[in-house]
Amino acid sequence: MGSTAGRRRPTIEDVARLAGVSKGAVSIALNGHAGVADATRARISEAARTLSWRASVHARALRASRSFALGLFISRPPELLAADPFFPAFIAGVESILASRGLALVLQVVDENPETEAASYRRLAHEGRVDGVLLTDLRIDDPRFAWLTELDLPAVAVGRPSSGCPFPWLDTDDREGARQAVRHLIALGHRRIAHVGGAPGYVHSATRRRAWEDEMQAHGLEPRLFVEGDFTGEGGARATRRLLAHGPRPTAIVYANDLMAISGMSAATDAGLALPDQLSVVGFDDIPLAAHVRPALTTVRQDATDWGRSAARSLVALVDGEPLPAATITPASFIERSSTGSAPGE
Amino acid sequence: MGSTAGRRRPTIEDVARLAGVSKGAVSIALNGHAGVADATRARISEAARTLSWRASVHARALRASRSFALGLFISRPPELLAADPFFPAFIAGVESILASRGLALVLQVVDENPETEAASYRRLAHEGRVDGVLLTDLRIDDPRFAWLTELDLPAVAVGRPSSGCPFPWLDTDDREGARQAVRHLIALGHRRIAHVGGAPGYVHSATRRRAWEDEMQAHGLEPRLFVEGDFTGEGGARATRRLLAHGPRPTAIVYANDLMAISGMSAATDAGLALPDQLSVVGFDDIPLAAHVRPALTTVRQDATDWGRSAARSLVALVDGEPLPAATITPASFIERSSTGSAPGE
DNA sequence: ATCTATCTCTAAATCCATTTAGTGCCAGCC
DNA sequence: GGCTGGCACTAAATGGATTTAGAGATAGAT
Repeated sequence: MGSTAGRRRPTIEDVARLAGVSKGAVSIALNGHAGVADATRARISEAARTLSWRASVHARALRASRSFALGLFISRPPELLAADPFFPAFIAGVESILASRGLALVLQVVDENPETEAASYRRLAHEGRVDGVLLTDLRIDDPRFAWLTELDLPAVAVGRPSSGCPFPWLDTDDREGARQAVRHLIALGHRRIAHVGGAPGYVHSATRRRAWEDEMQAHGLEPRLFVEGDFTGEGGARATRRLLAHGPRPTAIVYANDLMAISGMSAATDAGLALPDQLSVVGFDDIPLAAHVRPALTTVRQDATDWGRSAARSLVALVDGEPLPAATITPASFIERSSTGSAPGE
Repeated sequence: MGSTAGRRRPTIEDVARLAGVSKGAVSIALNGHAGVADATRARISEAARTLSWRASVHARALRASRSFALGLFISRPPELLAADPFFPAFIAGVESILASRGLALVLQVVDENPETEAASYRRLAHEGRVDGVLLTDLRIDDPRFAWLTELDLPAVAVGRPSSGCPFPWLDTDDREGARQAVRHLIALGHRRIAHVGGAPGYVHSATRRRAWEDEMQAHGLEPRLFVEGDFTGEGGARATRRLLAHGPRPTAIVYANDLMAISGMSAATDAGLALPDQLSVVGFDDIPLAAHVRPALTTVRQDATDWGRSAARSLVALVDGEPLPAATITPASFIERSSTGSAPGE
């Protein structure tokens, strides 16, 4: 092995020496500020390239009182995380923005204990690890709003907060897609359309439920067949069994996510129902498997990568004190596959 | 609104002033070094608590020439990421170790272009963002080994590298689980057992294929029915159609991951086969949906969270110059569900 | 020729915590 | 009493980059 001890990262001092100028000149030249002759600037650039020097983030951070890093907290039970395409796509979008600006993404996985969750935020803020954070998986009356305000840490919320959000937020328009799904079922002749909701307490659970309710009522139907779910496969199956147990049975079920929907299809099959002839099913998310199960799942797709980009852009602007960009979010889109069909005749 | 300008993070100077001592004393006291009277130490702790002071990572990093952060690079096409429970679980495990030591996890999503991938590593290393990195999704003749050696950045590889890996690695024992799956099929009377491989170039694709080959040969069977896959649903379906198109058809298929397996089951169903009577299917990963599709998928589970913990522990030790802990990895376990059954009579 | 303005660059201060060298002080010892 | 040792603490150096005040040189103006 060996080489570990030998090398030392070059400093701005080394570059200055090689270029025959002072440290200050190097800084000015490489940051594009005015005040160095073109020839000198070229010489400095060359020296920096030769040494493959890059300014230490920590020195810059110390000087600038900035971290050049943004934080993303994930607080979900592992199973939900594993089955949801949201985070990978979202993070990919966030990174595409951060990378181009030399910012890093600090990921923090916290358990759902509010005690330790608050402590995590506090630690990152007090240590100065991040300049701001992205808030996902918004909860109803989200306690994080208060914590972050208290900590004076800039944040951008992803979603439509239930109430009094002190931070800018990204209106991820998933209502229209969800309503379109219900409309689609109604057009197919369904009247008893049930909804299996997501885990309670989350804003997006409430939003999806509301979209179902609103669209039902808009067509003069009572949104009565509701069962609370939890976004897990087991929860989806259980909710489905409950809906199918007592009459009047629904002829269609709209689930708050695909995992519950696919598990629900299995539960319905187990109960002897033929899909989609006797029961239509709609999911939410469009996970990679949605198109590959049988029947292929009709669902609503959200462009999480796009959200990630927009959220990152907003947070960067917020941290830099620039005006927030007008976020243009790709709305959720309805995807018809084969798990939905005409309502069975009475 | 408003308070942003008002507050300033307290510094060690503030704590020192409040406690009536010098900065040095505060540092010594709060880092648990000997050299301050107990009474003074208590006074200092109290002052720090009052101001809710935490040492700035950047100042510490600058002084110590350490970042107190580790890096994780993800370079996968989004679809593969979204359908794989590996990363969420792995990251959760990593975090559980890092959190307790005050280390942060810097996530970097890079596209698969080797040019930009190398540049990403270079940037993080030169800027001093991280003290070391975790290498996942090992590739055959992984180019990252050379880059990181060149950059002098400590690393730990997760998996069993194909060759000349200059870094410590974690032997994630998935062979036994995979062989057990094949053995299970053979015990059920299957002889024509096919394998749909993962994306070529990855070490784990090769490992799983090898496990299938070895176990087949150990029972005097020719491992001939192989089709290369790509870990995607579409790829799994395509490979399955190919296997079922020409005789002699396999009576069982072992897939390199669950996504391909579930898509394969759909393809088989589409082709008119009854599962598991006419075709047995085994997956790999145990995604949350595996138990909830029909037939429920027989598969092999790996404890990615456990890997994450072990990998993080090893990397932390490596970075700290401590002896590497003996990694005791939970081996992959075979999970029998209903997608496998007795071989059909000839 | 002298003064001013401009340009190019340097020196030093700054960000904050840690560490090292060193200062006082008291106790214990011969 | 004077010397040594140890304890409790302080002052200053350090890490690496940015920024500010200012120096020196040159060109242009009067």
